[in-house]
Amino acid sequence: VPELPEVETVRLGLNKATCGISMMEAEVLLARTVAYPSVEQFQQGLQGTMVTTWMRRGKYLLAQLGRSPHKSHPPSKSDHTAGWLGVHLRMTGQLLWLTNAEPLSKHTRVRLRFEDGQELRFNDQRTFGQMWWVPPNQDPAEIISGLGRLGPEPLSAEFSPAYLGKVCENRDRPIKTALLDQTLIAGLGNIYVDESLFFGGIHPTRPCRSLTLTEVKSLHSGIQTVIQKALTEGGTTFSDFRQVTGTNGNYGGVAWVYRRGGEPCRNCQQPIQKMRMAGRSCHFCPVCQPL
DNA sequence: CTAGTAGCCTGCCTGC
DNA sequence: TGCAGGCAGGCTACTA
Repeated sequence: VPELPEVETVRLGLNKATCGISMMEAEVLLARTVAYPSVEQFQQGLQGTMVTTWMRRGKYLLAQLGRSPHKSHPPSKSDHTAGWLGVHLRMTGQLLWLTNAEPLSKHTRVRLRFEDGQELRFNDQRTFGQMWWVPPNQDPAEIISGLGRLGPEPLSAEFSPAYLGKVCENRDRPIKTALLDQTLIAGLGNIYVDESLFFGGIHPTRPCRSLTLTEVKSLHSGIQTVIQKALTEGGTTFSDFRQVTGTNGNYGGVAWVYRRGGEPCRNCQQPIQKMRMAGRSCHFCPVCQPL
């Protein structure tokens, strides 16, 4: 399940592989993967463009597009940008950069064909993943639902202990569901929330407003530690996602609590507990994360 | 405004 | 052996 560190790793790979190469054709094998505009407009909008740079916001990938010089469009001063390509991998989406022809997977949803037989292929088993083409001179945040409502990036200056404290003020909801709320913090998913709460020593069901200043600081530190560590390991800490080259990382890290229900805590040997919260699995150590 | 939940979807696993 | 049901979870839409 790609979360912020995995999406960032994909972004770095895409920046290395895909920039400055002309896109000849966009082929859509599953129509609902294209969230905006229509499939036809998506194909026409992408054809003849090239990626200037890939950016990331939360779990969204954004490719800034330029007009490919190869194409028959006459260059004009107002037309040197060609909009944006937005991608969200959701649960099972994978972006693969292919330099040689490869047989289609049964999960191939979109093929972006570049010059010299190169291809950016979007595979997605569970079909939750989405792509957007944002026309020139339009704000991606207004086209891509969710993007405009994201909270701060967890490693940004804006995400300070004071900000997290403010978020927790006057809220009764469990801290775990607040951390999953992308409008409060961008990029955390179920895995990194469970791990962050463990690192911070905070029980997942604790009401936000019950956290003391000390606990807020501890949780803030836990979030940044977990995300930073996963980033430096290329996002392969807990998940089996694949980088754009198809390699699946080094499995360098080990989860402390995620999917370890019943197993001994790596810190205190007590069994990790598993419960359900807001329709999601939730793992924690009852000793290291007391109520 | 906030917060909780159904639903989307496929593959894997368990149990009858 | 076959099949039903549970589970996995990011996000939106809906409800209270």
